[in-house]
Amino acid sequence: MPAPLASRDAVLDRLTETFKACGYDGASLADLSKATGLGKSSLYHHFPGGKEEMAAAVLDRLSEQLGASLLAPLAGPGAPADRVRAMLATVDGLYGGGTRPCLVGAIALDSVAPLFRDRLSGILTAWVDALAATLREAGVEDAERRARDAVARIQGALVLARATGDTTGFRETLVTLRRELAA
Amino acid sequence: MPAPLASRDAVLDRLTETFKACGYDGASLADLSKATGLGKSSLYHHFPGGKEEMAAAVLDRLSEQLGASLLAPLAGPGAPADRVRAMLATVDGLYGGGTRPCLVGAIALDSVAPLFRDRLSGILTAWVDALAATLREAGVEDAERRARDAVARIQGALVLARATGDTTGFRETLVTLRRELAA
DNA sequence: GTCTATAATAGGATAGAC
DNA sequence: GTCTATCCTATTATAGAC
Repeated sequence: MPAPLASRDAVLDRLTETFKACGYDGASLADLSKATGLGKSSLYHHFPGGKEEMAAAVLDRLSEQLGASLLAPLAGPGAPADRVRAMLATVDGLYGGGTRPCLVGAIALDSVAPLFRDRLSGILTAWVDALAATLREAGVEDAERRARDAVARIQGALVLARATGDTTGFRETLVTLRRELAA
Repeated sequence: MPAPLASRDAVLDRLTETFKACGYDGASLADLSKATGLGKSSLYHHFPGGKEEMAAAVLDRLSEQLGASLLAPLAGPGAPADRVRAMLATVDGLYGGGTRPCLVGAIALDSVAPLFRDRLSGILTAWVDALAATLREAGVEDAERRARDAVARIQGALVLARATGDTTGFRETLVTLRRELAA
């Protein structure tokens, strides 16, 4: 049964976009309904827990996707520096060069952050840990701290891009990280 | 008439706290009413434009406050390295060592970001520009880029602190910036 | 300037037909 | 699985007394 899975994936794509653009509080069921093309009742059929379950599903899928697109390559074969470069290139694509908001950030700064703390924390710490392991393998000092710093820089650059409408800082950040981490 | 001014300031303090904790979309008039101790009608008396005017007023005041507490000292007398250190110490206090959310970030990642873009952008670019000027004065290379990077790191560290509940990264960030910028 | 009361609307959620 | 119709509450906002 590939059809229902693909369909659910398509629905989650649209939900993700809406939560990214509006945050959790800012995304109404009407917004989510319009974005998916499904009526409110259909959304409740797929997500009986309502908006909260939708956001949870979206975060859980994001966690899997990042595991495959960011973390696995970081752990995979190849020289550590190359893997870090690949991760940064993936980040560039994921965030559209700074034009696309970060779902984790959007939810983290919303009133419901406590509700999703485990998921948010899980995604970010998995990212930090995977990067730290690669840096350690490359013989970098203070790998853990550098990894935390790198993820924070990316998140912060996205905040600035969103606030100012200028993606210069985001692109600079990726260049800087490539230079500092994959030297 | 010092009383009314002080009172308005107290009201803005409470509104600020609420917007910081809940974001714009997540802060209802009931929340804002409870936080200020004023009835909804009283809030509308002070801010006829409703929630939007409250947020605008809060951001405008923040802009002034940061001008006095962050930017003026950066431009003021003393050695550039000392001024950068003072700025970082102020940042540590403003964000409670990573425990307090950033208003600019909270609004920037909300659905109403476009509405407040000029104000958000103004606050962040003023900060970046003031820091860049000080770094340039200290003979730092790429002052503009380093300043943007520093502000992004602070913002990102706050996102991580909020998402994970762990302020380690924020405190590390301030130490790192002190080392890299005020050497 | 602040309050109580109230309007008008949007939000989340459900029932039941198809 | 999806829809229309509906319910109930929260939310924004206003009116008018004090």
